[in-house]
Formats: sequence, C-alpha cells, structure tokens
Amino acid sequence: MHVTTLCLGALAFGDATGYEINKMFEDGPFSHFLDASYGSIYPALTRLTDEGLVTCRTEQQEGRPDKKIYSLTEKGRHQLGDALGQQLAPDKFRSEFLFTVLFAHLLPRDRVRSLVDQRLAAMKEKVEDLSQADEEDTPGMDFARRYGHAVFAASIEFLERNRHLIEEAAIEEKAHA
Amino acid sequence: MHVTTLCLGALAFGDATGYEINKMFEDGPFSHFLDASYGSIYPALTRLTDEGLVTCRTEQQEGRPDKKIYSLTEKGRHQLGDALGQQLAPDKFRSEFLFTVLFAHLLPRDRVRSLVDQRLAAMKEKVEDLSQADEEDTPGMDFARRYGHAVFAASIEFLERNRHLIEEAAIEEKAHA
DNA sequence: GGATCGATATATCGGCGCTATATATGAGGA
DNA sequence: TCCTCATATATAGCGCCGATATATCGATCC
Repeated sequence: MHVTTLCLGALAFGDATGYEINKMFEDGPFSHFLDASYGSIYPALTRLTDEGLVTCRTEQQEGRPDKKIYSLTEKGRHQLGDALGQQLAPDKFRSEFLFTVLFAHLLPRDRVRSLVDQRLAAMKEKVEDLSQADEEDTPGMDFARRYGHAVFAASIEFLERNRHLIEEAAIEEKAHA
Repeated sequence: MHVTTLCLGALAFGDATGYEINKMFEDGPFSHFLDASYGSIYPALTRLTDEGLVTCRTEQQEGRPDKKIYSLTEKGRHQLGDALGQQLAPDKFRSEFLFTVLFAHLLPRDRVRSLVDQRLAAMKEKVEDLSQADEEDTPGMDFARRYGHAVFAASIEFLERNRHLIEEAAIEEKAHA
C-alpha cells in the first residue's frame, strides 16, 4: 500500500493540507501503526491531483506559505474503496531493541538494563496515550486504540517479568575507577 | 540502523553467504522483527568487504554460482559493538490491517469478517512457530521468541474478544442474487 | 517420462520513500 | 534578546524493496 493510498485514507476523514496529513502520521490517528513523511506526502498529493483523485484549492495566508487544501473526489473515494478490498500486506514490525537483545550475552549488564528501562518508560507513555477514548473517533479508531493498548500492556508485562533472562546473560563488569 | 549493521550482526552468529543471511531475515532468527532483501544485502556485503569489516572466501560449486562465504573481521566485530552501544531507533510497526479497520464503517460486513479471520489464522500460525524453544538459541534469541509469543497471544485474545466492535460497525449488505 | 515447481546462489535496475535541509514568520519562554 | 517551537511547502540525496535475470538440481505430479 503506497503513500498515495494512505493520503486518500487521510482525506476520507475530511479536507486537509499536506502539513495536517503529516501530523496524522506523527501524532494523529495513524501514528501508532503507519509512517509517512513530507518527502513522500507532498509528491503523493501532486500525483493524486494529476490523476484527478483529489482536488486542491489554495487559501492565502500572511507570513506563511499559502495553504493548499486537498479534497477527495468521487473517483478518489472509489479508488480508496478498491484498495481496501485488495489483499492486504501482513503487518511489519521492526525492532532494533530486539536485534540488540540478540547479543545480550556480548553486552555489559548496565547497557542491557538501561535499554530495558528506556523501553519500559517509552511503552508506559504509549499505554497512557492510548487509554483515553475520544468521542469523535470512528469505531475503527476506537478499535485500533484499544488494540494498541492491549499489545503495549502485554509487552510491558512481559518485559517486567522476563527482563532477568537477558540481564543475567549479559556481561557483569567490575566497577571501573 | 543500516543493513550493513544488520549483516554484521548476522555474521556474528557465524560465517554465512548472502543467500543464508537473506534466509535469516525471511525464516530465521530475525524474521519476526527485521527486514532486509537481496537488493540491499548483496551491496551491503560488498561495501563491508571494501571497508575491511568482513572478509570473503569463494567456494567452488557445480551447477550453482560459486558460494561467497563472508566472515566477520576483528574490526567488524568492534564496529558491531559500537552500533549496539548507540541510541537505538524506537520500534516501528506498520499495519495495513489497522489502517483498513479505520474505515470499517464504510466496508461491507463480510469483508471485515474475512479480514479478521485471515488475521487470526496468520497470528495463530506465528504463535505456534514461536512456541518451540531451540537448545542452540542464545539467551537473547530465546527472549525475543518468548516476547513475540506473548505479543501475538495478546493480539489474538484481543481480536477474539473485540472483533464484534468493528463487525457491528460495518455495513450489512443484503444477500445479492 | 516429461513438465513444473521450489530451493540453491548471485546480482542489478527502477522507483518509492525517509532524512535532512531550505525558506519564512509569529508566538512564547529563557 | 535569543532561541525554540509551530505553521507551511518543497526538493535533493541516498538507502532499500520488489521485480527480474540467470542457471541447475531434486522432488512432485500427471
């Protein structure tokens, strides 16, 4: 699924600028399970306009570049429906933490401990984030939020119960002067 | 973390060919939380050789291209250690399933149901995969396997308990002639 | 027996997308 | 006063995935 399709999805929630779409990936409803950045969003919006899947109206602003507000066309809405009907790619998960943990037996114990601590802190923050429902959310958004909550909660519980496994495997270093 | 670093990591478990390294990402110990493909692995190995981080010996074969077996050098081992000491990128998770689910209220109920069924089947297979320990695994590999198991088990439980949320939101279609 | 398919093994091309950067300004904190 | 952050668009460079090319062997299938 290309960034163009993701942009169509973003616009299905209402008209938006490239800047606002970027925020949906950074902070917004997509942030926990999708990625896209300016370098792909702006070219995608241009391509979509060329293909008639979105339209663009410009709003003058002072001090800032003019806002370009994009809207889904009927053709674009249809195209999104098509994409959602196709075979979906399986989930992808990338973790440098787990890669690093593979070499726990080669790392100093302090390093492993700090890695786990950092990770626990980050995940607890995410769980906190995902705890509060929003009245305006679609059923799908609510579902995705709960899903994330469940997975992060399980991760935290696992980490707290099993961190000793890698910490014991790590290299104990003598206190250095 | 670049593919070059991941290759160094792969070779830390023993000498290997590009083909074998690829398998580590496809089926092997890395498959659940990392991605890399021929298009990046082969060039990476060439670069690593140029920089003296790995060495390469060629083994003649009949019928197939000659095997190029790569080994980590001392310099390469050191470089890997460095990378593992740097600040790690946070986990990334990409799910077209969750993206699609955001639009559950716009999709036919059959589609949503089939999506959930497919996903449950795939995840149950993964849990099965991750159930069996391997004597030869490093402590880190064992930890990563258990971690994956815990997360997938939690996902399955969540999906089974909450699938009704999106299925009820979906569009009920009349039986078509 | 012949055909097809999957595994073994290396390698490159095209194009997509991330990272960093450029540009410009107003608001708020140090 | 200065710096950082938010707003807003845009591009260049480069890393990486997906598809493709090439070649052979063993297994399965009809």
